[in-house]
Amino acid sequence: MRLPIYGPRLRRAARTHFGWPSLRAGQLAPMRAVLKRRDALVVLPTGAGKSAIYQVPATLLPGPTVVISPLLALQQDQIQFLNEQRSDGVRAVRVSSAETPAQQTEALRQVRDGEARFLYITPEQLADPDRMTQVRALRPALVAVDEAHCISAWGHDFRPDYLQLGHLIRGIGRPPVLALTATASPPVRDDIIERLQLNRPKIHVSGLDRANLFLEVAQCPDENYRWRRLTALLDEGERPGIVYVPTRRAAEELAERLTGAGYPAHYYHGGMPAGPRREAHEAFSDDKVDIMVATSAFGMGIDKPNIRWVAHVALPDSPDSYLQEIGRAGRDDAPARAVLLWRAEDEAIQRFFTGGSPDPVELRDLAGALHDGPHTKTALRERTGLGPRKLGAYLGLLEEVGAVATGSGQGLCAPKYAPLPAKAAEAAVALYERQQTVQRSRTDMMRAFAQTRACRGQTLLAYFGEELKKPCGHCDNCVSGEAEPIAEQSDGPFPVHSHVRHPEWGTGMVMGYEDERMTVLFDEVGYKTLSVPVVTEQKLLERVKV
DNA sequence: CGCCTGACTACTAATAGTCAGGCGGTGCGTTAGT
Repeated sequence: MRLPIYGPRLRRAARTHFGWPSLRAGQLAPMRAVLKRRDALVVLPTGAGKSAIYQVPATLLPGPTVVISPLLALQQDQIQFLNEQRSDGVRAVRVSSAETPAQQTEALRQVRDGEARFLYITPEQLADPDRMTQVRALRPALVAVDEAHCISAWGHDFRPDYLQLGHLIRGIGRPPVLALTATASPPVRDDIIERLQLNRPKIHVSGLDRANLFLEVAQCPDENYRWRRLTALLDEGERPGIVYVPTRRAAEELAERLTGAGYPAHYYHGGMPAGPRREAHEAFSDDKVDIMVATSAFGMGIDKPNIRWVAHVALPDSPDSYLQEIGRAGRDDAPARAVLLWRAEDEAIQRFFTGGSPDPVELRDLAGALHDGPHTKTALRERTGLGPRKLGAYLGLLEEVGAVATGSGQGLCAPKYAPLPAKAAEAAVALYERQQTVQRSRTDMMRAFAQTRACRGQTLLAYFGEELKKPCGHCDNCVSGEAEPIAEQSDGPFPVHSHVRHPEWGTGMVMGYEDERMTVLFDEVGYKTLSVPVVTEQKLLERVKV
């Protein structure tokens, strides 16, 4: 067995290149997987040293590491960190729209000549065939996909190149792949594994239950009440903290109102010009601003240990987003609060965001155009008159229903046995609607979490398929003693994570039990909560093998 | 789906109610013009 050798080598690399005296258990196991050239998926809260999991073993590999990362600002921070280590073994460069062509050439040269070990890049860059060829020529030894949940959260519409990552990685020679994320419920994990085409990945999940994070929820009948609850938090709570709101406008207005009321606050959202946006981020990082009112744009890349609370003046769109956002509080392990101030009306905006449906005629025309391909995306845009965003989303859908071939070649076309355009459009619409249904069920779960009288830690973790045997002891319902007693909750009729079938809803996976109810994620209709006695008596579910 | 806004009405003077319509998140990239 050569296995035990890896530990000391990794520890030595961590010490010499980064000055880290030790590694945590949650870090070491996936690092070993990387050195053994296995694919891996790591779910670990940010701040728990997630980046180290690829950075340390990368120094021991025979070739460069390509880091796929979604935000240029995030890449910049990581590169700066690596280059500050003053170790030749960890120099990092990147190619992006922020570099001139000359700088890009120079960056690639440094990787090729071994002067740099890390190449940071976005999926959009890799989607360019010329770029892909250049990166393949570097013969990367590892691909690290940072913030891998973006595949699920963004791939389907917002940033379609994320959906292509599996193909793109194959296009650069398919070295072993390490996917990293801070939150991923089992279906999101499956999505990541499938989309990245991970090969029997080692999966490491840790640190979902955060004992220092106190979970509180208040349903607010009106805005006045919500305002009072928020200011009460500001009066009691230490600083700094983040207030999440659903819209850009709300961010600006609430920041102004708070400032006027004697709580100096700044705002942050994706519609700000680059300059002020960066300044706001830096001011918060440097403790110059201690109340930040923000949309979900304020998130990835906030690696600040001392955030004392995260408040939501909104209902998040899913437990996934919620966990990700509250997870930014209390990374220093000191007590921190997660306060959800929601109104039933908040759901309206989520319904809007997950609304709409693709046009079958446009889809059919696009599918038809692919039959006399291959075409470039630009050519398809001219031909169909679709905007870049819509085209990307449509191509993603059509690809999933087998109507687009994204070979390693240059253009897009229909595969040999592609469905007829009308059939393809029909299937794509159905697929889209299924995705919307699943997303709506996530919002339903978020509301269920907000309304539950049971232990919130258990409820939240059950959604992620993690069983917490005892009440968490760090939520409002636990402390008030009002948490409904959870009797024999651990042993339901079907094991957690087992696959079941429902006569109407089809197949799904058991996510967890809470009191007399069980949560099942169905492939077609998303999350459903069922009564355990009813399921048992009426034999509603049957176990299926996968 | 619910909000805000502006236009319109009501009906008799200055203001209050109704209704239709627009709007709402996340970022890469490229490009046009300084």
